[in-house]
Amino acid sequence: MRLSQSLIPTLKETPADAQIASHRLMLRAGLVRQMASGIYAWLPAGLRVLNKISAIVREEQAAAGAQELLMPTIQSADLWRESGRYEAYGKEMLRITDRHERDLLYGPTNEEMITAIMRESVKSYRELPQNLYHIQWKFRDEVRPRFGVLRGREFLMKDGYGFDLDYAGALLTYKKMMLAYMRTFQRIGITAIPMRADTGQIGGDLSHEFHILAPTGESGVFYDAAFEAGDPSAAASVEAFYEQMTTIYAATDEKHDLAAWEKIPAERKREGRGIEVGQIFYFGKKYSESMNFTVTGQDGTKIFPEMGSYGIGVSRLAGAIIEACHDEAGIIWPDAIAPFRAAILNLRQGDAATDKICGDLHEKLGQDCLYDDREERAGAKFAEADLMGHPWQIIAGPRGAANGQVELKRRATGERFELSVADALAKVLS
RNA sequence: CGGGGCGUGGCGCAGCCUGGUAGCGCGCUUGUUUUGGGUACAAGAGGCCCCCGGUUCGAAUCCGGGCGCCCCGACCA
Repeated sequence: MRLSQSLIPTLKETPADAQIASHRLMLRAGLVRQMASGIYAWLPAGLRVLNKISAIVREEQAAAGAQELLMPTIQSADLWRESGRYEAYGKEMLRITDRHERDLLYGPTNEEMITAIMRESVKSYRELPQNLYHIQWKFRDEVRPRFGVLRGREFLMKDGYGFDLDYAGALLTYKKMMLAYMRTFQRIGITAIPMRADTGQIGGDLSHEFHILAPTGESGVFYDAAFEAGDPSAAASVEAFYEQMTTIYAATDEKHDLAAWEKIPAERKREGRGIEVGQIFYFGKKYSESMNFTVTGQDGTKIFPEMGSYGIGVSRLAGAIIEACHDEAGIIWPDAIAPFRAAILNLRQGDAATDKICGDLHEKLGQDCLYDDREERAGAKFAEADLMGHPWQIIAGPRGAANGQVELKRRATGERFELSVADALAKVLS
């Protein structure tokens, strides 16, 4: 993409409304714009981040055997009356009335809907287990939206729902999802730690939250350094991985257990701040029973499937990653989810040799690079590239162009390399 | 939902107390200049001063009501 023709409205100054780093940087880097309290438009670069996160989520969900579907944002109140949550959910649910005075709502989650869909079509034990998810916008009318997309009212969430015939099956699904989640976060390029959690509004009795470590996180987290050694991509088996994840100590300040904490050797104790980016629940027959979803078992008896739900805050992750990955100059995107893998900085627009090098690079790198072809000074281009946080900056100017050299800068480390165009390209693509 | 604060060109702010020509910096446009870390100079464009009502000869400014947004707390992916 050519920056001169892109809607990436960066800001030199910080909007007064933005208090925390990720919010400031998302506005300054031209990723989002606020449209109302807790409601954001995702501009082209911001959307690219959401899409890259979503793509990784999809791959890992598929690998774990989950199927993607897409449910609507607007739901009928009747569904929620079945489970009893229409009354129970309270003011966080955005309630809407249509022209015929029918009660609708903008979905804050989809347990009722997915259960209704399954109830209609799945009749036999032979058709289970199944695990379904979608990536869809949710709305929760937070009393106090804040921190930009970290606590918006409208947010993009991956929410998945597991249906199993018995507890053992549901527990296995739960374990698979934990592994899939840890792999997802690992691929995104952040450290996430699963912690025992309360089940809150969704209900149920087994739940973990996934927190990523960031100094500005909302909750205090305590964990055993043994977590840092765990590599989900190398897990021997789902069971072994789950065993490992649930025996090592980790807790948020709310659930912190001093007695257990004291048993950890001092050199392995880690304390920090965390941002919750995902949560998984097992809640058994809560919805299958309240909504009367049964399948016929092998012996002809009715079985209420055992359920769980599995969420990842996709839009929140975008903000949370910035909280974890930035410096004074701007964002430092992990390679996997940067809006653009590389930026090409043309330091002398109009210089034939420089233009040629940049044009060729742009063509070879394709859509995943941003070509800064504006009539701007070098300093401005450097500053904006740092702000936007591209993992790589390919810096081309007349100085190096004369002998076919460019400078390659790694945003995360600040390292710079003087390389031939071909070598720079190879390094960026490796 | 309790407490606090703020709404003035795109962004950041001053002006309001003490009513009288709407201002500054950045950004934007044009020209010159500069050319590897947000260059300098010059000339421009751009405002229902959040909305409604009141007081007044006169309101960005004073008074009343509304709306919007932010921060702290309780609550939450």
